[in-house]
Amino acid sequence: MELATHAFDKAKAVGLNANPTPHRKSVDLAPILATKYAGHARAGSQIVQEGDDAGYFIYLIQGALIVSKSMTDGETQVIDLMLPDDLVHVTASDGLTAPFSIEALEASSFARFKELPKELSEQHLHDLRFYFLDRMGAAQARMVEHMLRLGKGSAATRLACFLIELSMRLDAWPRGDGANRGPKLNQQQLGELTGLTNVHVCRTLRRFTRDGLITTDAHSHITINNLEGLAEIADVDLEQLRSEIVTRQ
Amino acid sequence: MELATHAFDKAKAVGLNANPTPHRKSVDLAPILATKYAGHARAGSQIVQEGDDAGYFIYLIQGALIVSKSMTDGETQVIDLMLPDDLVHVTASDGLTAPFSIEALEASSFARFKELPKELSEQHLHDLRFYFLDRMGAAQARMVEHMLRLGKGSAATRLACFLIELSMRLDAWPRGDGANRGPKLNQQQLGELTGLTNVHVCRTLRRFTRDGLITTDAHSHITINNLEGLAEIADVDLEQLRSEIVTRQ
DNA sequence: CGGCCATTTGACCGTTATCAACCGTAGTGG
DNA sequence: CCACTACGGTTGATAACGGTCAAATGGCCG
Repeated sequence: MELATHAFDKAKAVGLNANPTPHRKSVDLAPILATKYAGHARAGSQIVQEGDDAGYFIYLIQGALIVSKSMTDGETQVIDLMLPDDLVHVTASDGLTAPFSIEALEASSFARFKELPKELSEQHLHDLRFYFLDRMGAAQARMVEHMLRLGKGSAATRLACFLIELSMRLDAWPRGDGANRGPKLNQQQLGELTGLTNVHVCRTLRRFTRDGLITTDAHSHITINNLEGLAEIADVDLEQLRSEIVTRQ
Repeated sequence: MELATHAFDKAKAVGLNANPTPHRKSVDLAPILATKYAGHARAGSQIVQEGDDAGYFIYLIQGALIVSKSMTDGETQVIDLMLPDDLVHVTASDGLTAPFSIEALEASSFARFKELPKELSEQHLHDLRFYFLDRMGAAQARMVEHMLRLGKGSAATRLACFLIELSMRLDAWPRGDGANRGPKLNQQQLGELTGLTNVHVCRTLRRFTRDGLITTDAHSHITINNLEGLAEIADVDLEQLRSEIVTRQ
């Protein structure tokens, strides 16, 4: 799948952009970090392996990363989907070990570092620390949201929620010409992201289309037609979800 | 329920205490924070409500806290169980809003603060920042572990994992005379913590006892008899789990 | 003794996984 | 242009896991 960008035209109209004044300075990390700590990954390649030595941050500059964790039988659970500008602290309680794996969903570039660059001014460092806390808070909020759906949501709820969340995050993407349509996902991957089988993803998507909530064209490109209806199924308050998940105004 | 403390005698014997040298200075936060930012909560009282203004840390000094999030129909999912010395950053991506609720499972005392105390020395602040990252990493690791079981584990896996995890965390508790047996939990609460119904918790516990993995006395006090067997059902590597979840040596 | 609450057990049911078959599209090579 | 293949999507039949409902048991306390 792939999400149509105009899905949120209506959303904007009903006042979803109610957060015009960020309370803290917005920091553009990419130029600061990209040069010093740059890393690249091809689609499908493993960036972090569960159990590896870690204790660093990963800041995604471009592409999409999947954070996941596996049972011994190989069953793997997606923990989080990272999009550009997302930050994750790859560490467990010992400060050393990676408690999850990270894999590139598509060709990606990212920065990997243990501490903030030392040559920055004290004021800049101060701002940056708060910015980091915000970004880690965003990751935490996404994980918590995901956990709630995983535990208490039906298949339809989970899928609807995922579509809305992805749409919001892509919509909030400021850089460039707004051409960020997000990663291409087949139903198998959609299932991994929502904790369903590809078969059940298919069924559920079909029901959504039958009910007029979404449209899928030939290339499994999904367009959201009825955001409110989808939000009802997803059991989310759009404005609240937005404030929890999206940082950029 | 309530866990017997001697459950890990055997675990120690097989070398679970393999991490004798913490790589970073251990910091005892309680005395630093308790006086300035102290808060108290009775058993069952709400400390944070989902959607509240937040953006602060909560450091638990004594007691036990439940972090949870609810669907609109009232179904609530437990996100994390906090024990003394655990730290959580109560914030979403906007740095302002609480994306979850926190409730006291038993009478608890905690500290609530937005920033580190300014009067500390720069060196102390530096150590404390790393300590905070470790504790937040521990919380993250617990949540990730929980998410994996929630998504891919069976009822038995989830329960076994919870028992092991709780046992480990209580066992690692250093302060006082080792009398920390953890919170008293009935099967209803055990179900909330593992994402099961009380009925199914009952069935699963009964099976565990039939198989000799645990013993429950009259007051639903649980003793782990066969840690390895439980670990097999839980699908965990004990040593790895320990390094991910437990900070104290 | 009676009432209350947690635990236990049984019967039943719904959601979703699993297995399997089929179809449409795209790409490849003759 | 057509055969062949590969892959993703679609659909149906079946089974398992755990939830729901209901009732029985048992301990604890007034």
